[in-house]
Amino acid sequence: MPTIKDVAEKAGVSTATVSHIINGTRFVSDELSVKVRSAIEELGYEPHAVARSLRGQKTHMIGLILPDNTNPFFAEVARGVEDACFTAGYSVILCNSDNNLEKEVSYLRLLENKGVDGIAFVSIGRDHEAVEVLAKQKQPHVLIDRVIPDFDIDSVLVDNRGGARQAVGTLIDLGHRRIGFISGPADLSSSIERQRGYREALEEVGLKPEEGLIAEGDFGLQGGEQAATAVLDTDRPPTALFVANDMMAIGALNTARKLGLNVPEELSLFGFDDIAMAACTAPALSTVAQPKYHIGQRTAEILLRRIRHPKDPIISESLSTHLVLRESHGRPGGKS
Amino acid sequence: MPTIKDVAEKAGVSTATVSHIINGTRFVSDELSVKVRSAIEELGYEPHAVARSLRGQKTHMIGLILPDNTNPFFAEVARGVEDACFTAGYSVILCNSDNNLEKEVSYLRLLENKGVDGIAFVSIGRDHEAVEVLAKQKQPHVLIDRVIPDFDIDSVLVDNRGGARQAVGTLIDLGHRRIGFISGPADLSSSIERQRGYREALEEVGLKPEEGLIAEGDFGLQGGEQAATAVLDTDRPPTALFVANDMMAIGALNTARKLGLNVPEELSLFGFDDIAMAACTAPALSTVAQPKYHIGQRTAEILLRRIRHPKDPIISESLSTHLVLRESHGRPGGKS
DNA sequence: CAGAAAATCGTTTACGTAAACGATTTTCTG
DNA sequence: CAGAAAATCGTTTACGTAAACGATTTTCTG
Repeated sequence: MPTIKDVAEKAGVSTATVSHIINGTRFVSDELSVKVRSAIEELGYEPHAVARSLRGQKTHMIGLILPDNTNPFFAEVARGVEDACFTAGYSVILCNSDNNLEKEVSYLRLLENKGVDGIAFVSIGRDHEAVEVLAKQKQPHVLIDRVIPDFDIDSVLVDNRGGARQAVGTLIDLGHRRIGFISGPADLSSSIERQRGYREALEEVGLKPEEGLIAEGDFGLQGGEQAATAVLDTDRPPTALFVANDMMAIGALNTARKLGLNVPEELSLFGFDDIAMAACTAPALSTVAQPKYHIGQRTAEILLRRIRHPKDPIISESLSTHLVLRESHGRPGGKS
Repeated sequence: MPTIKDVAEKAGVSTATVSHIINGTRFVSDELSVKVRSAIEELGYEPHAVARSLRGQKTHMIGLILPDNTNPFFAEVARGVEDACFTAGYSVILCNSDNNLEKEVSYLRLLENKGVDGIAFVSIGRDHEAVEVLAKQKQPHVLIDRVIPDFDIDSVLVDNRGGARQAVGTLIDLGHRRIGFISGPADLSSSIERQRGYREALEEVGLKPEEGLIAEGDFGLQGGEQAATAVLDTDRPPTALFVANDMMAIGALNTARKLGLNVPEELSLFGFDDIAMAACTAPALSTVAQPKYHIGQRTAEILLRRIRHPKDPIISESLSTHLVLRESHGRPGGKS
């Protein structure tokens, strides 16, 4: 690999002149410019990124910490982050935390140490320790899809409550009155917000959420199957079920099949997320679509802006969801 | 951030001594060791990774180039790479090439320029240009799941041919004689190998692949639906269909439903990959499972070994598949 | 045309670390 | 106990770049 020195020698100038030509940081006569440019060309010179990082104290890299890049939701978010970073000339270091606090903290440290210019992350966030580590770091952070109470930090959120209200509202408009709910883990803010949306939609039309129609899952397929069994395998099952994410909704679909409940004739089903799988089930799943890719994209944009403008006011951006109406919902009793 | 200088000053020693204690590169008396260690502790000093990279000419980072991290197969591979790298103290830069040659080449250059210690990638690989860029780079590469003819490079492959033979063999053993095939893009080596496995399995028992029962898709859902229509919507559809990946197999499932063909009674269906979605369809998809995570893991291990031992002989590792027998296959005519 | 101002570019240092090189002190050998 | 060997650790340089600082040459001004 040729260095700036080789270029300078070949062109018969100083390294400063080469550097200034590359970075456009001061005027250089046409004569030398031409010489230097052709020397660069001939040698195939490219500035050494590591040396630049050391000198400039910025690496043009960001860290992305996710629970699991295998989860379709996070995969899509990661894609949005990566695309936006590529466009802006930044690289992305991929980190899986497995919802493990220690791993998250260890990655936060590692990334700081690697000198990344910023960190985007989906935090475990329940614990104080991570927040303390965060508070000590001086590079910018953007929090994705989660809230850390009492902590000032840029964040990109989704209107989970509004999305849930829309879905449940749609079911109500179709004539459903007994609408069950399968929630996610009770300690995740997204989970809590979706439950709030469910309750508000019911209360808005004077309905009371019945506790017997509500169960908690773990956002996983089997958790969905089990929770759905608890709600559906009773004397008087609900006519509709709103499930806090698609994976669990697919589980509920399996449970309904096992119980001999036809979807949507005997049971309307709504999911949340709009993962690719939702379009492939039979019947195809109606759901609340999250702007997954867009979440990632905006996260990166906000992070990169924060890197340039550390003093700007904190941003908390909320993105809206939209309904994707497929085949798993209808009027109660299957009437049309 | 404290530097090695701050530590040296606080401990009253030279930076060399601090460096040697940290790296264990020469003997230091207990007296100074203790002083230095406590100075490190007090200051919360950690060596600056960028400076280390510049000095040591290695970054402890590797690049991972994939067509799309959103694709469940690649997501799982990426996860395997990331886990193995984390364990070994390496970071992973995520790069999506979108099956775009220019983007792949640009990422190869970028990564070299960033000084990554190695690159793992799923290559587009048809073109000569990428290979030339590769050949010029001096850091190690490992190729995932693809073959570049006439190019010596470490690679991790899957026994696509064997997997296909197993699946088709199973269908033959069940009594099927008219077995259709939906292939992937004809220019991908994995696609070609699966087709070879299909043909070989048939020929082994004296059957001839009928061209009318073979169609080409694009590894996507809709491509699968269309190809399946071509094969199934005829006077005499096959009793079984082997599809070169799960996404297309799910498409084929949709097509079968549209055509009123019951799976598995009237049509047996086998996919390839074993993506998560395969377990969620109705009926659940029987398929050839790829060791996706393991592919990633082995890729990282081979790459990291290559980084340590540049002169070792080239490795080409082939991983075996295994059948996952679910609900989408049975005897022809639905007999049991 | 002398002195100031402008134009142009080179010399040197710093980013933070690792390690070659070398210096000093202590211990050993006969 | 003198000289050599061993033990211990410090000084300095290099990794490759960006930019502060400064030097030199050219142009302008009155």
